[in-house]
Amino acid sequence: MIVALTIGEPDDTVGHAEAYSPRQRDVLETALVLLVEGGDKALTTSALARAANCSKESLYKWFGDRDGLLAAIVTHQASKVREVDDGALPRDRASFEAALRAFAEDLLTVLLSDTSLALNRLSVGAVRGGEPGLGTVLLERGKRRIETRALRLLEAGRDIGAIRADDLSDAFHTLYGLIIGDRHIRALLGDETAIQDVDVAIQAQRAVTQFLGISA
Amino acid sequence: MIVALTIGEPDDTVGHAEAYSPRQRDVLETALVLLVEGGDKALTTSALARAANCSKESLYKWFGDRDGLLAAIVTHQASKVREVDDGALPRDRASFEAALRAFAEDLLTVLLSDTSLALNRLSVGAVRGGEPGLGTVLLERGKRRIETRALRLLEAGRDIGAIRADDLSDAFHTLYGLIIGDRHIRALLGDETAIQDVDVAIQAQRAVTQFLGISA
DNA sequence: TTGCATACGTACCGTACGGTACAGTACGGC
DNA sequence: GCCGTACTGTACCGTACGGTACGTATGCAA
Repeated sequence: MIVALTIGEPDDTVGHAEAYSPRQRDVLETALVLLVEGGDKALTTSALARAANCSKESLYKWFGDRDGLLAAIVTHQASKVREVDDGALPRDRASFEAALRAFAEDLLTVLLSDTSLALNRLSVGAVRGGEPGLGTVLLERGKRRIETRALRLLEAGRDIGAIRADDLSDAFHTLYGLIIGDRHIRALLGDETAIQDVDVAIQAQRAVTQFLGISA
Repeated sequence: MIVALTIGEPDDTVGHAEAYSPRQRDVLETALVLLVEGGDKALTTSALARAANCSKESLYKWFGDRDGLLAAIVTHQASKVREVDDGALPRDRASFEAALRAFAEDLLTVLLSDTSLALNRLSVGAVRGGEPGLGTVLLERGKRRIETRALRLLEAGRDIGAIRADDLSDAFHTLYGLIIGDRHIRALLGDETAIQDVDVAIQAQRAVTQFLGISA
């Protein structure tokens, strides 16, 4: 499989020098729509060409092959998730807790959004026994960013003494679990209630309280 | 998630008059192997017929169509799950904690097993925008079982005063999150480290300790 | 033996999709 | 006016897969 642009660089040197052209971004956006509403199988090259008013030849010219197209969709979506804020790391307990709450709400909102679910379904389905393929792209481009944001936050929390954490990775693992629980996998499997029956603010608050209870 | 708390020979499952014949179970087992090592795309009807030394015609006679075959694989795997009849619910704090630990270890072991991962990938990939399809089967046949086991356990723990839980569902959500964290989704996406870097016993112990710390 | 059922193996059909080729069109530079 | 470039739209090819049909072998019952 060919990953069209920017191989294995770590990663987000700003700029993304070779982002996609506006026209290409339009096409990728259309592809995302098809993916969300029809899943993997609905995203055929012909269907995309028709829906995006472009030719199949252009698709292959731009993205190489279908796998390249899928990878492009993932990286494109990830590129939209700009590093949020992070200018100001929390300097006291209260702001740390607030930052945790904001993170938790973001995480819940993103992971349960239909686009995220569609992309995760796509990537998960693309994992064959041996080769990770798309999954790696999603992990690197999507999950890692979230994780580093959280880790920086947790580190700040430790530094100001708000939490006690010998291993930040463990702390992240705990925090993540408390926030998401089994909602993500249930949503991925098509359980609508996993998405509907969640009050993001309440859920986030609960998770943060529990987390601080453990780690304080 | 496919949950095989303990895997035994079939199939103490009551009801379900439509158990499969030994021959059919052989075929389903072969299908599972194909699925584990090659993913969705490797499981073609021709490949399965070849690998299982049966005819495609038999496949269609037994399972209807390909979707029926996939559903049969899922239900077959679920049928191997034997309800761990903890006939003996814990009656004191120590045995309750031990039961929680056993549950946590089972959950980790199962969710990160290659067969469970393969079936989850299959089911997740089969979810289209509207229709859950296989996902529902997996949720009903797999996840519900383990959830009820956990709920019974948690209820017992509450009754003996080991935990304080006004909402058992919330407690389960918390417990699940503490045990699994982000390992399941990472494993589903093909991150090998999510499986390799886990000491089940330690991880389970940690989760239980944290859980009791929150809920005690 | 005959008759019937089950299932194997193979050949086959229809279709849908990935990928390519090609003819035609818009546009910008010179 | 002319050329090169980039794109669209459509037609096409090869193939792989889901699903079907058929001929044959094996086993069983009367």
